[in-house]
Amino acid sequence: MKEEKRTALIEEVLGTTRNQQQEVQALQDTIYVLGGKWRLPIINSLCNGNKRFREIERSIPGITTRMLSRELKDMEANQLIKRTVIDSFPVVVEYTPTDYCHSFGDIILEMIKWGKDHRARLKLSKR
Amino acid sequence: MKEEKRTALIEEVLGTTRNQQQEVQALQDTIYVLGGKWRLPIINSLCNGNKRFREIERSIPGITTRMLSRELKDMEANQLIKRTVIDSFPVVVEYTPTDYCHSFGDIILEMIKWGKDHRARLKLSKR
DNA sequence: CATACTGGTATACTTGGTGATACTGGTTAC
DNA sequence: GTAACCAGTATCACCAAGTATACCAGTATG
Repeated sequence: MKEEKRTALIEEVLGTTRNQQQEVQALQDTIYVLGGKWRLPIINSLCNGNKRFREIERSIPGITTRMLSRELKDMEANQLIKRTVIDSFPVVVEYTPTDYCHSFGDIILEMIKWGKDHRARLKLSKR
Repeated sequence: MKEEKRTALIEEVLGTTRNQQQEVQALQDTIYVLGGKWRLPIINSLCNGNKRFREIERSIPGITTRMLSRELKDMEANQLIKRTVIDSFPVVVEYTPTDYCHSFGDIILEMIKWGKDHRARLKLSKR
């Protein structure tokens, strides 16, 4: 028996492999749910208190009306946000994050942190 | 002057808006660097100690040889990983993460956590 | 000898995410 | 009255990301 295969067997028996598989699964699930360029920025914007369509749109550089519309619809269908039509005059539409949506908070925080560090690194290396 | 515009102006003067803009920037930067389905799973696999091409391939469900090959090349060009050819007999190729690569650790951790919670939630709601 | 492994490359194909642009019907500010 | 705002929808088209499949030369296993 080859050394590699023995190692593999031992790992399987001890459960290391299974844990790893579980983690890759979890990671891929999350990536799937967060798929695309716009999900996280939209969630972030909502969590920052933006509620109105154009308000959200303005808060995300590069997004088009079309993409925002599509994503919001999709996210509403997936219980990530709530769409409320306020029967005032004129009618106002508000989007609010659900609790489920807030559960992405830590991921977003870490990604913002990474992005900021990244910028800092680039500035340093330019000097 | 409309109430909304006043609020916007006040926010801009006080800096809230600028901070938000900075954060969206950072977030979008990170999303860009991590772009695609495979980056994070590959980084995760490498950080878990997988070094060999087929080893990494096996550790990521669904990835094809082609995508792995492309991503590894790209990541090497971007200093995320190091490719080492070990001059043994037969020749062996090893991929190892750089420090830079390790800086994604926290993001990955949070995403794995989310994915696991997500599965747990689904199981609960099925009962 | 056959089979399966290693570290990939080559070719052909598809698809959906995204961009660009325009439009609607109503409201409000100047 | 006209210009700009609101909350979107419609249509067209592109292309990078991804899939599928086969292939290579070499090595180890039984």
